[in-house]
Amino acid sequence: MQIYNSLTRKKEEFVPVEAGKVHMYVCGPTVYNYFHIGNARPFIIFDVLRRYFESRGYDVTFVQNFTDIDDKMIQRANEEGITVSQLAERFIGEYFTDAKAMGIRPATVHPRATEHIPQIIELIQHLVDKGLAYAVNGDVYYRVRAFDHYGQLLNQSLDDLESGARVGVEDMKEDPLDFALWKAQKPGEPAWDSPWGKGRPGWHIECSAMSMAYLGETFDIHGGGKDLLFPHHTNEIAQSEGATGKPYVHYWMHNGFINIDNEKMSKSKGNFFTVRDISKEYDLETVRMFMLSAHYRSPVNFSRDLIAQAASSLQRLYGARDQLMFLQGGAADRAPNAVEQAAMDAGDAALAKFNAAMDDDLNTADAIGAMFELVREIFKLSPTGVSRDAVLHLQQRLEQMAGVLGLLTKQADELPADIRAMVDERAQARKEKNWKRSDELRDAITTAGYILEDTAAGQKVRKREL
RNA sequence: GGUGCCAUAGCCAAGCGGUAAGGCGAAGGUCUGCAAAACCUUUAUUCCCCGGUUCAAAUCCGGGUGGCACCUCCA
Repeated sequence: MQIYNSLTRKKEEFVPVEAGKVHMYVCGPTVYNYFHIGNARPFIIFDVLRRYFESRGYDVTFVQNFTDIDDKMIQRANEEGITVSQLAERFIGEYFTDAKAMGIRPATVHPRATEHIPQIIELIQHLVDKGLAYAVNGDVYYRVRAFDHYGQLLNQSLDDLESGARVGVEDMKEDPLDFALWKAQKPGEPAWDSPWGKGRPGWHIECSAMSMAYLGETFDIHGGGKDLLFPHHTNEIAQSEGATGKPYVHYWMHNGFINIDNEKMSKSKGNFFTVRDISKEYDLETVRMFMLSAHYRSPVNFSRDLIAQAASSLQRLYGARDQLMFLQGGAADRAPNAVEQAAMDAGDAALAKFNAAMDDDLNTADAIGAMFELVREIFKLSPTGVSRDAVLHLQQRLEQMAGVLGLLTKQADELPADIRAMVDERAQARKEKNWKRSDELRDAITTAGYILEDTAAGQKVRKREL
């Protein structure tokens, strides 16, 4: 598999540290609010990456943190009149609600910063001991100039960074670029004991401490949004490699932004949509479909119209899934004929194309194209008397692709009795050519959230998923 | 000032040197009591513009034009 590595700015062949295993870390949310659609992109992308590795037989350890202590957490908790940990508890719960609705599986581990204070302190102490960090008045800063290749991820020299750096108010720092590893307690803030007095960890250090705690000092993949390149990931490298003297991460992956009207969506601009808001209007699987329909490194615009397009596309996928179940009902236990064999071969070709696309730096857009090529073969099969082997063959391919992308997650349940009764009554009405009654029943069934279609083999009913 | 990214049909979007995937939408046809779904056909002789390299360029190089991002909390 080829992966675009932000560190080298090239696609590279993926070679795991440990054969057969993948260790990956993705920066999770700061749990002070519902997460927005921009946050959702990396969650979905890396969930797909994880699923793909698993489908290729890798044993994946996937770590995604919760940042549960920082300025925004403290501010929000104060506004709400609750403790920081109560706030965290609430929005961690909300994270899982939204994530589940988007088909994002829980990570192997979801570590929280506040539960790893000893590891964080140990790491900071190590940096201080090595002369890479220094304490001032209860704060501890990283001495950026003491680390050889600071800024490699950004492709910027220290001096270039310096010229762009804002003149800090924190003049206790030796250099404007130095960043906080530990912040001394201010009145009313939660704090933990440390060798430098009471305080709390800075943002960057938690990811270094927690990733290495669960994945080792050198691991395979670290992901996040492009805006994390600097300073967050740049600082993580400085902290981790400064402490261990070893390479921290082999492959850095960064997803592009979600834009609104071609402008970056961000908390500071206020032009963002939370996933929770969108869920009131659209099924969140549609959002997943939307995200995967473009390459993860490209910027994508978000709009109602685009979500609607994604919904239509997904509908076709569900139609194919349901068609396969329908075909099974009328399938024959015989060997595939020439036409069916051709469809099976085309299905295999589509799967091969799908895997090749995923192997090419997780090209989900191309992979979805392959999936639709399979869909076309499914719909071309004769509605009745088709070879069961052929149906099962295509079904297996579809399920495999859908499983990797995390799509088609809605179950097709048994029809409720009242719907069943209407369908049966309509069959009778149609037999009697009572079109009026027949149409009334179809309308009622539609209103109840089901899609009824007349086919050569009789009525076909399925739940409207989206 | 420094560092990058992007420009493909009405919309979205692959493509990474060998003669334009796929989806949405639209039009016509088939099937149907009607509808829906599906199937068939049509919808980019051309990939922002100008040069260059090559037998061959949407793809590589140079120069424009237009848009975006990072260097500051942010996925």
